[in-house]
Amino acid sequence: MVSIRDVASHAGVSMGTVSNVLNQPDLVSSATRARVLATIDELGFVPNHAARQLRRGRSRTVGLVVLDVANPFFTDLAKGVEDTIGTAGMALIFCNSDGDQTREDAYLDLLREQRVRGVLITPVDDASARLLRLRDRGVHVVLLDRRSRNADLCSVSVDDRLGGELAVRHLLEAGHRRIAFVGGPVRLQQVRDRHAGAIRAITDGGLDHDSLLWLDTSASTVTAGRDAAARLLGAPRENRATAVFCANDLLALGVLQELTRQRIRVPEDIALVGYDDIEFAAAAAIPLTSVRQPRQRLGQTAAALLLGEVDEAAAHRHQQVVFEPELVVRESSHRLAGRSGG
Amino acid sequence: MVSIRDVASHAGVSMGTVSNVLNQPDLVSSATRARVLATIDELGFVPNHAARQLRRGRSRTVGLVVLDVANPFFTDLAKGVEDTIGTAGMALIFCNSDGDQTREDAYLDLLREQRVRGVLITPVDDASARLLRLRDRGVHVVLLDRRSRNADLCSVSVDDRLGGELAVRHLLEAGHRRIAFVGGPVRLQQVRDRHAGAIRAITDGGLDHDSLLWLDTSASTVTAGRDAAARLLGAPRENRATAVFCANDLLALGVLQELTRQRIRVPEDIALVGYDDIEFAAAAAIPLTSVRQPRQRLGQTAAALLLGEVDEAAAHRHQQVVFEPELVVRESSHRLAGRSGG
DNA sequence: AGGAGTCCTTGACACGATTCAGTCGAGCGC
DNA sequence: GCGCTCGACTGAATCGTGTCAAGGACTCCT
Repeated sequence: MVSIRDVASHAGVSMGTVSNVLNQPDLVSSATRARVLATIDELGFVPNHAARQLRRGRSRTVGLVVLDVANPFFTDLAKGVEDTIGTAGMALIFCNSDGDQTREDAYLDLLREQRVRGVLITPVDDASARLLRLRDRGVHVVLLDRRSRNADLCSVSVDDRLGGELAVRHLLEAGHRRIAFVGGPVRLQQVRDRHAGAIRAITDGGLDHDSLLWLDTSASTVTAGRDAAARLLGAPRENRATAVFCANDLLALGVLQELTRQRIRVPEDIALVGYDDIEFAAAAAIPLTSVRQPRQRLGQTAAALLLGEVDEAAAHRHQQVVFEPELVVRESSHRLAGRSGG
Repeated sequence: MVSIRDVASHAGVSMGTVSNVLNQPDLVSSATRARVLATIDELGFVPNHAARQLRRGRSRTVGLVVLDVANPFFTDLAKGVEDTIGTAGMALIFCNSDGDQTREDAYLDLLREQRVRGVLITPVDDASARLLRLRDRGVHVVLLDRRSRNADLCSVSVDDRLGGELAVRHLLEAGHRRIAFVGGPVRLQQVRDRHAGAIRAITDGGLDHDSLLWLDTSASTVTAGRDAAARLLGAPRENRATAVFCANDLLALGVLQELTRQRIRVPEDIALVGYDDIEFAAAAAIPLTSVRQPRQRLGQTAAALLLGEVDEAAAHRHQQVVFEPELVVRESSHRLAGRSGG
């Protein structure tokens, strides 16, 4: 493996000069610079990142840990992060915890070993203590799609409670009185907040808590959605919910699939609202009403916050940025002329 | 930042002993080992990956470069890779070229700087020369979803030509005679192969090449699909294709959206076939006929091939693994009783 | 001519972990 | 008691780069 020493001897200069050509070209005369660059090209020299980072002490790398790579919400968010991080000349390590605490821990260890400058994370658990410890050890942490409780971390989130409220209020206005909430696992803050919003809409509407049935799911995936729908349809028809609000669009698409398979019409028999407004929501069998989040901006903002924190260092004050969600109404929840109020 | 030296002095042993505790615990007496481990925990020591790798010379990291993170095909594939790589105790750096040669180059440089053991890549261009050079410099390369031409690299792919053939033969059997192929950019091998398969089906069916109209797209995304559909509908109705075969499902979903928006019925007015059979294909407005690829197995196999190459080192013989695609027929291409043969 | 200033270049050290030859002491057989 | 082996540990060299004080060559000015 060719090193800076080989380049130096081959080009007839010292190692320091080669290093300067790479890092501070202005300090080197143009003739020398050209000769060194030619040698680098000829030998196929690529600087050793490990040595470089060891010497510099800190890396120009940032970690991103998401709950599910297969969820378009997170890939869109990742694109936003990547744009901002890349523009700043930093590199991104993209990690997928898959909602598993063990994997999250493993990746956080990996990122610490890599001495990343910062971590953008949607944590599996509300593990602020662990994240605080990470921060105390010099790793800047920004919470993504999760609000920091006590303002000791930067966070970028969307008002999930409001989102849940918008969704369920919309269903109430369409005349629904028995509504099911499909979401899980419960340990996810997002799920709990969206549920809390749904409850608020329910009680504001003068109904009892019990009018909202929570169908817990093991994950936020299409498959889990199908399972939940099957459970929903297990109930006798007269008690069955007439509307379903899902904590994300993957679940909603799964629910839609199972309902269709069992010949339940949407929205005639059961209305459906999702969350995230991923690209596929509009393209679904029945175009999906959903709560839209500014995904890419979320990622960009979080990355910008992290970069700010990295630069300002000491004088930094943590910020909580909260975006507002927006209800996008489509066919899956259309109000029907014939529906009675109960 | 706490280093191995701090741990050593704090625990009253030498640096070498601390290192042995971490890497060869058997060489250390259990009493010393316990004391060192306690100190590590107390000080919150995490080994510096850069120093470690600098010393060891080679990393335990593998790079994965895909064309589009937002495409579920690639995230499913990535999951397969991650499983296999993770099980082998290696780490994965996940990179998204976004179909952009410049970004791909930048990421390959990054990976070389990181001294990764190998790279799994779906290249933007048919850049075998550049990849060969990468391999010659000690980086193992496995082509993903792309067949190696001259057997000088391992590759894992699906028979795209067969896939294209299956799709178009199916449409021919349903009575279609004017078929459009939507796909792009042309530089992608996958697109060209699927098109070639389509052409083969066309000519085997006794039709002329010209019966297949190629609508080129700038990317393989939902948006690009919408644009292509708009162009398709620009043609006068009597010459217009009665069926569309898309080079991937995102394009097909885009086409479907635009057709629906313009009140063209699928499959009555225009039949539609996609490619990849992503999870959302079955959940589409009109469930999508698609060519299924074993995505996760593709990733697992490629990762296993790479691991094999890394281990065997010299005595390795490159392999070309080719999976067979499978046509999944759904509503979007159902044969209609009333359709005439031309 | 000599001093000051500018522009390039050099050479040695440091970063943190691994590795290996070598030290030390204990245990063993004779 | 001597020599030997063995296990446990030490200490220094090393990986490839960045940094910086110091030095060399050259020009300009008085």
